[in-house]
Amino acid sequence: MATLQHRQRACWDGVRNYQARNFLRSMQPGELFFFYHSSCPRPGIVGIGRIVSGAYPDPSALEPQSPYFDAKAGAERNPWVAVDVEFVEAFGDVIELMRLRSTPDLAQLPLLKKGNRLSVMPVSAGEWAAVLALR
DNA sequence: GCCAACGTTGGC
DNA sequence: GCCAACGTTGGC
Repeated sequence: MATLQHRQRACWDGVRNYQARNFLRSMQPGELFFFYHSSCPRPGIVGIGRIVSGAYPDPSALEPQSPYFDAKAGAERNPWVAVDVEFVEAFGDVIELMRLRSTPDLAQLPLLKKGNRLSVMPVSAGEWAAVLALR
């Protein structure tokens, strides 16, 4: 997020899960998304971004030096996609995972379900509003 | 197509 | 670093 904010625009690449890939592929230019930070001291939603391109083949899958390299992908057959995104808003404070969990309107959010492994998921209009209300 | 083993993810 | 959970892989 900090990098995205500084650069304003970034390529969202490296998604290597088919279900998450499908959600990424369904995103349309202009759509907003929440930016969730995981695997850090305070996991939670840190801000908002906007999709600025349709999905296109993820070039990092073809780069041997990339951590996202996929030996099974090729230029002709690359199963992975990336989208371009831009910075919209950084929240004043992280909306922490525990706070998300304690919000009844978010109970159905896949993120909060036991054993969730999805890194990209849809957010309903009601869930979107519920998160914004926590800012 | 089943299913066990393995690898990865993410919270704690 | 541990562990729960689940996706992926590969043998059959």
